[in-house]
Amino acid sequence: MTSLPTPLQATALRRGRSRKTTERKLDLLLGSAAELIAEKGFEATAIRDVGRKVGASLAGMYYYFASKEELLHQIQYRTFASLLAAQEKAAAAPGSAEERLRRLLEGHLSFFARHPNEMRVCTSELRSLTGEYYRSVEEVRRRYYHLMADIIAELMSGPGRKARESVKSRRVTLFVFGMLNWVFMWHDPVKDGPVEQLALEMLELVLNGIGRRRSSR
Amino acid sequence: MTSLPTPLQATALRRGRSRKTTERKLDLLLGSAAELIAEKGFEATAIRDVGRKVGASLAGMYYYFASKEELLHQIQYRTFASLLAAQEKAAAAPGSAEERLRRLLEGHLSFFARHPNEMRVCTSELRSLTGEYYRSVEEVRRRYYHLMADIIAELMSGPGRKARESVKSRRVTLFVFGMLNWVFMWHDPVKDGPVEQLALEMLELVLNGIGRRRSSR
Amino acid sequence: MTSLPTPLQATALRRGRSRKTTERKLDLLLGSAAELIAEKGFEATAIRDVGRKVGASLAGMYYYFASKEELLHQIQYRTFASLLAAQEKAAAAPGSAEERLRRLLEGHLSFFARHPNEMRVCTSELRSLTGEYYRSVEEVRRRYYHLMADIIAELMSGPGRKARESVKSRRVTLFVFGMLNWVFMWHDPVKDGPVEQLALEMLELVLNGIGRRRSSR
Amino acid sequence: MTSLPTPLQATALRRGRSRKTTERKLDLLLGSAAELIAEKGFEATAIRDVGRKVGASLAGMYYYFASKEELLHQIQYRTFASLLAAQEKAAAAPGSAEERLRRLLEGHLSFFARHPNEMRVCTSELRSLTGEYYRSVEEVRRRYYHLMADIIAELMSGPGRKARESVKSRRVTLFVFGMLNWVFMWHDPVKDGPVEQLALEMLELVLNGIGRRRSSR
DNA sequence: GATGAATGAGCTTTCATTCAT
DNA sequence: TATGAATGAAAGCTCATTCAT
Repeated sequence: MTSLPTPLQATALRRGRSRKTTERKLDLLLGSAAELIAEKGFEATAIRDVGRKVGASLAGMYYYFASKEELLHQIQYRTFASLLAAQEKAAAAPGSAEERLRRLLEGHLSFFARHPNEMRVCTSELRSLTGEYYRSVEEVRRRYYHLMADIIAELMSGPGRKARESVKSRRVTLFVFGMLNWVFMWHDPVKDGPVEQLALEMLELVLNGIGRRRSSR
Repeated sequence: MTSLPTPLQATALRRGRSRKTTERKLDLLLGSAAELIAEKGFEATAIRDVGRKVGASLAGMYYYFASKEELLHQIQYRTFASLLAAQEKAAAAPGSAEERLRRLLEGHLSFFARHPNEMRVCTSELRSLTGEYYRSVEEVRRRYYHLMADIIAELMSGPGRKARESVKSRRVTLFVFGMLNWVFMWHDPVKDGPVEQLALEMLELVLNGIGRRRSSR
Repeated sequence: MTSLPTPLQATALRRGRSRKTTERKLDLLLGSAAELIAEKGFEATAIRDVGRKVGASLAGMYYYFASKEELLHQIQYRTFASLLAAQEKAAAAPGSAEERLRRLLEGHLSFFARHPNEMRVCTSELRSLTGEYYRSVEEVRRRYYHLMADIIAELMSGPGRKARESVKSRRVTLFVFGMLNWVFMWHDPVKDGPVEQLALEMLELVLNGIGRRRSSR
Repeated sequence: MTSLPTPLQATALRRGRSRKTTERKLDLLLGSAAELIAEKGFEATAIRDVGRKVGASLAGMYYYFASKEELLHQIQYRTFASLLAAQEKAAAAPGSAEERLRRLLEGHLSFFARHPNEMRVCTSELRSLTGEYYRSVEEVRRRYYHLMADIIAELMSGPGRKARESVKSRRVTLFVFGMLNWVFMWHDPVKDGPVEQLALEMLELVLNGIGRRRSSR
């Protein structure tokens, strides 16, 4: 999930040289932080603890971030940017609206399966970000929302009709995100099996739900 | 939403004297606390701030609860117990499975509309509870889950067949809770209108989704 | 040097009741802080050290001040307000301009002799204050400056002429403050004796210096 | 103000190589440091900030001095040594005592006008030096004090009499230093004009003050 | 000559909690 | 019932300094 360089990249990268090593460490660090934050929450997680976990000193952590909030932002921004990039590709690939929706659902769930901690942090700790940190993440979220909303609007506007978001399609979209984002509250890889199956069931519920009969698999 | 007395009732009540006045103040206090916690999160909310909000001193707060965690527990337990009681009544009232599901969805959403802060706290801060505090809330949640799961299983098992939870009905139930619990992330009373309509749309999606054709309103 | 209540009074007083005890402790605390700050500078003085000195815990200190800067402000504001009040009285009492100047010089030096630490802090750490903290102290200083400047202008404008600050009298005033404020860099009560004598010598230098012959004592 | 080599010369010079370039950079560095320290105080100034200001890395700064205290010492020692050298020349040049005093006052003020930051640091941060660092600067200061004290004693002991420091002349000397050192608290080149005029006014005050009539300019 | 990376020590501030009254 | 006073523990952050390169 190594991210694209952006104007909001981590302090460590802004510092300059030696991308390779620094970035590896940065990734380790963000991953460990995500794990702790996913478990105990952002406020309850001390930078000290993250440091301990990666074998770095407290002060050493601050070589990589300007503040605790920047750390949280890095996790959220990188995660969402990475998810968005993957999903934009999935949505752009050819196929029927049904097929594209299936790809989005599966893409989301499999991304979650690969990065559960990061996704948990994104879902639970958006409010812990403020100012520009908040805004920049919010923007990525909005783009992701529209990716999903457009396909659902297309499905609901019926064949031949112009796709446009309606009050109803907006809600269905939000229902879908609800289902997706709640998954991390209950999903157990052992008990629930691979996420592809989950995606199909969700797809079926939605397609039938909005009256687009879906030939069952 | 004044709660039933339980072995886990508030410190203030356990203390004994003059129920009436104490309880009024306790309600005010829990309501204000819920508002702050909903806004800033449990960890980020200081008891001092709750005190300031209700015009009590910091030390004075400790007359009403033994610890910050107990305060959180009171909010969650009372809220969930109150919601559960109402929903159990709704589920027990006569009517078809479809009708009972409708009542549950509407009941949940209208409860949320009346107690948004408390519900937010319940959804976001379950993990902040530990030990017996956690367990007792978890138990109420479980009972609530089964209330919903049973009706959905009944709907999915087909007429005449014995209702029993299957892998599939379990997931549909969790999808439904996802939709319900995500609502507070986006619902705007002004923009989205009364929750009854929302409940109907969700009901339609689910009934169609699981293949129970629903005569549209 | 217990101060007049003002809109800028200490956190502890703002808290309300029990003035007597609180104020005694507050005085002790400000005195001890002034001693440490005078010795090591504001930045180099840790709140911990002040606490240790008065037998209070670090956290206990924050019951009395909202911040380290407020502590510094209290010292400076109280000291200057107290000095100003005394000097305004000295300047208002009847007597020739020479006599009033003598009283001001002696008043300043004897105030310094009684509160050397506080005065040192005022002279050396004005720049450590910011915003409103700075402004409010600056205002008192300005009033004190004018008290001195007016008398010196009166002396320099000659008998019968209207007293008004000129470029020259402004400089003489600043020279006088230079002499006064530098005193704490070298004054040794043992070696230099009581400050009354010092005041007389400074007075003589100034009066002769500006051409107002002074009948020597 | 490039300094004489002394046993206390900067780390960088002690290191040996290529004097010229190193010294240029050292001067830049000390100048920038003086500016920051004059503005915010020694404790409040971080080496990092000095580095940033001159475009050097934090670690790079430590090539030029062994510790933060050495940096401060370099500023103070070089400044004072340079001032002392100039003033010793001024005092040694032929002329009446009045004339030599005039040269000292003007020399001091014009040195201040050329190096305001350095002089501010010398006046405000002497106490931040310890041990040998303190001692060595103190010694230069003492020599400077005596330069001034001797002339003033000469003026006060009357013609024909042996010049010797008396209690009175000591105080006048200290008054003079007070006036001189306070100047940086208020002097504004625009408002107050060139320092030569200032020196003359101070000279007049002092000469008249001690009873040495001075033919006004 | 110079720097990227790292850290120990220390700082200000906050906070849940206690207790005498 | 309620609060003023106080504190232990911990948090985020900064900084002078070091060292391998």
